[in-house]
Amino acid sequence: MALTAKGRATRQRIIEGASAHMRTDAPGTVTLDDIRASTGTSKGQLFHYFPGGKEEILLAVARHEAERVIADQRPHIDALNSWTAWTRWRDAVVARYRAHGAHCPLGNLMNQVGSTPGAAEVTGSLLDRWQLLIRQGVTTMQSEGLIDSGLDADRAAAAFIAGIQGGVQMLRSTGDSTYLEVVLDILIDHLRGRSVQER
Amino acid sequence: MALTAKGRATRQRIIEGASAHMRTDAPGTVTLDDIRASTGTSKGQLFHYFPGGKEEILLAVARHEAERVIADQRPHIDALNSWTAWTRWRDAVVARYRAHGAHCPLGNLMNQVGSTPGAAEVTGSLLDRWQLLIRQGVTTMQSEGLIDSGLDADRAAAAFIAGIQGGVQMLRSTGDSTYLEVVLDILIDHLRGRSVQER
DNA sequence: CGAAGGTTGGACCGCGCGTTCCATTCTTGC
DNA sequence: GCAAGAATGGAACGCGCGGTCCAACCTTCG
Repeated sequence: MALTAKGRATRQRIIEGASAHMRTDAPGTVTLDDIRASTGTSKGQLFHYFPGGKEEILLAVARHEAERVIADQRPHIDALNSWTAWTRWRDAVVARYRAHGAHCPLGNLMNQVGSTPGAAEVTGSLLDRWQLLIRQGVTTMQSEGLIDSGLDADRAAAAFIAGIQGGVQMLRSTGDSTYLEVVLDILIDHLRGRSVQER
Repeated sequence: MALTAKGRATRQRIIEGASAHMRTDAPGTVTLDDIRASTGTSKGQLFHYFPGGKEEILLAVARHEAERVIADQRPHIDALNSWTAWTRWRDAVVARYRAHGAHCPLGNLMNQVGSTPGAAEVTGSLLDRWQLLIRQGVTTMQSEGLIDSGLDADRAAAAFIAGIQGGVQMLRSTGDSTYLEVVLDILIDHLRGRSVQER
């Protein structure tokens, strides 16, 4: 008997409560007392369910957030098989990050965890999955003859990842979503094989 | 008599010593003792020259680093008036960040200062100057007929900023500079008005 | 029903680190 | 050369916060 139903529920409450706290107006640097307060738990429970302490909690929350990053792009990112699908996906990404405004929960978390192996694993895994989905969209378009088959799908997907990361970062620091929109538009037009102006 | 020559030298030593420390293998989160140790000063001096304490020091160092960001792109970024100039600039940017590897001193600093007004001022001012320089490069090329005059220089410059930020972030978290290279190549090709493959 | 063990609450500890303070030594201007 | 004030060193403080511990509950199962 290592974890009863009640225990599992509490553990989940901690993760989701902390996750919700990250969307608050002032997440800044989170303390265990913040988490305790926003989840209605005690220090004892925090360490009972996460023996690894703060880092283990933050990583669990980060994994939870990473799931949402991909989930929020569904269903569009799973079927990038037409130009309208790409546009809708672009809009979903922009909308997602505009909604969060200056708060990128995952970004905040990763800042606090620092550069531990666990942190690298979480970001790495997310970015890999993300890039793979985009890459699949590109190859799908290629197999249907909608994108020049000479285009390097890996490089294109890498550029999207970089562009999105940078666009979001600019949104975080300036509050302006234009950067994200512009870079996505240009990258999609690059897939189309022609410049924005010739649209 | 508010600051003698000796005093000015010490103040400068603090900034440059701390700046050097940020390029060390393990900057992580910097403490005042780190700065004290790597600058050969005492706590007294730190607060004597920076009454605002840690934040004031970090902001001064950040301003110092921000200067270097632009300086490291010189002279290329000042004369983006031919395609070879753009290529050389691209190479300079890639080389600069590859040299720093996973350590982006400025990024590290800004993480630690958090989101104070002073921090926003430093990043905002740097990004504005940076974007302006790129924008000037675009308009220069346009006035010489090397870039389609219908292209929106502001949007193009914004995309470069976002792309660079994202590329650097990917370099920081994966150690791979490909992201930065790819996104810069695509954006420059976008300026050329044709896709990479047709090169 | 009663023991075993999971669950909960909160008092307590220790330490890292920013900050303060003051005594001592150097500089400068008259 | 002598005050006034800047520069320097370092001891001491305080507190925020991660982590520990244990006593008191609740749940399960023989």
